[in-house]
Amino acid sequence: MKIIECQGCPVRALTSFRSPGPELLTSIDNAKRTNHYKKGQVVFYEGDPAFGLHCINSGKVKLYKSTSEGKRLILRIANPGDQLGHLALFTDQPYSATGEALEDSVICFVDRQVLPNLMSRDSDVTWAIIHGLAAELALTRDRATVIAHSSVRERMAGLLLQLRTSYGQDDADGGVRLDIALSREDLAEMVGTTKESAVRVLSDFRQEKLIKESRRNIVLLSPHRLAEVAGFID
Amino acid sequence: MKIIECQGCPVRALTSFRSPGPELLTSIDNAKRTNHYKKGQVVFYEGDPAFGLHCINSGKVKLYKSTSEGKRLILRIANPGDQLGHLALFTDQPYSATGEALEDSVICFVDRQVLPNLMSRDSDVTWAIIHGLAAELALTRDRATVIAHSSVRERMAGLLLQLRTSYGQDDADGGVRLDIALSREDLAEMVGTTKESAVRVLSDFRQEKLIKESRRNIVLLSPHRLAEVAGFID
DNA sequence: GATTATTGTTGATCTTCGTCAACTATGTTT
DNA sequence: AAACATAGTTGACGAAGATCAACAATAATC
Repeated sequence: MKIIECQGCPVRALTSFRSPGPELLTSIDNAKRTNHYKKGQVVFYEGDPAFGLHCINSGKVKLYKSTSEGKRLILRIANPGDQLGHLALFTDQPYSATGEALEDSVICFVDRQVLPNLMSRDSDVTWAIIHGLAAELALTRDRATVIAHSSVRERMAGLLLQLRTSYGQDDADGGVRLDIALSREDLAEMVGTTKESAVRVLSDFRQEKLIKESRRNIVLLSPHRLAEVAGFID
Repeated sequence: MKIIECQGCPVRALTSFRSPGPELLTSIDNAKRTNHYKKGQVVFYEGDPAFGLHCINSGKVKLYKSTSEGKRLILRIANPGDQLGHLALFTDQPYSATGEALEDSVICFVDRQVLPNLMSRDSDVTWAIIHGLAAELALTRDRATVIAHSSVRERMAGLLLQLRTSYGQDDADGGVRLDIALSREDLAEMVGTTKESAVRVLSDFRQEKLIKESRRNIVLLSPHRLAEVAGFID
């Protein structure tokens, strides 16, 4: 199976490998495999040992933790250019979460061996990694606080607005279409509730004309009012 | 006011400044102030711009986020040797949480200016920082998951066990004393609930002989049964 | 197109928790 | 010691949400 070379990779500019020159990029290529995953396939399992970095070329991966009773919290959705596995590598622990393809995806796997050399020879790589970890920590702290103290209704409104920044497409009739296919269960797991509660809240939103649905997408009809519901305003 | 010099600092071995030599340590000293805080004093406020790193010499600092309605989630308790502020510095954002002295504390403030030089001249500093960020991210992900899907009772049992690893002192009569003074409100904010619920759960634990209280400390009478309550066993 | 999975929806019910309010205990201050 | 503040406790109540169960709608498969 042929690998996708870093050199011409269109999403490399979004990764922590944006700065290295041709020589270092080749060293990455030599420690790399390119894998194809179908929707629903697991890229790595929580608890498994980590041997490298997963670099998303195309598709989307949901990253989640499971409790002993099988309840899940989706920590984030990784998009093309996002990298997964830093945390396990730098703490020398097994994966702390499971990565599962949300759509058919192409993902490069880079052996951890190359990282120390890469980081010592190009400090921009190091900075990008630090920045990424810090930013994700900030977001995760926020999520924990919100989950602890806001209602499902508020959290769901907040989630929709957050999805807007990554997947929002201006729609014909003034709304904003969320260009990502998420099941009710996915949405539930993103706000930390059950499928049923997610259904009910979204059904409320629909009745209140805050959203509508077309095909497999949610369309935000009034981001402003959603922001009020989320508690971002007032 | 005299500063505490890094050279002889007894807690430096616990910080990300454990590896630098005398020369670099002096450069830190030159960008440093040593501050004294009384219990309850705020070291930095969520939302304020960050100009450097807070390095705890003695005492304890609780780090928390507040919601718009004034509810708090204590993210962690920082002990001597812990450093606060990395996140704000590396994301170039204001503080994402408030730091408040839980006891009278001595805390050195290091200007951010020295960090780039320090990190480029001693890669161990960089690694220590990365490791610290990754470890905290792992913990925070876990907290978010637990808050989303476990009951207050389970979370409180888990918290007590977690406190044991940092503050547990074997007690005369076979119990484990938690050598830290936390109010009901603190405990509540650590598990993400209200003072009243925390009181009730702890009162249950007392009746079930899982804990007892002596002076301002909680004593764990049966860590094993607490682990069952927390869902760590079974 | 019929059959079978999967996903979405709704209702009924029960548990957990947050909220409000009163009250007690324990220190602190003057 | 009296007065006051702070922290802890308990009860009553209601709202939010989890759970269980049945069923509808949609998609996938043969």
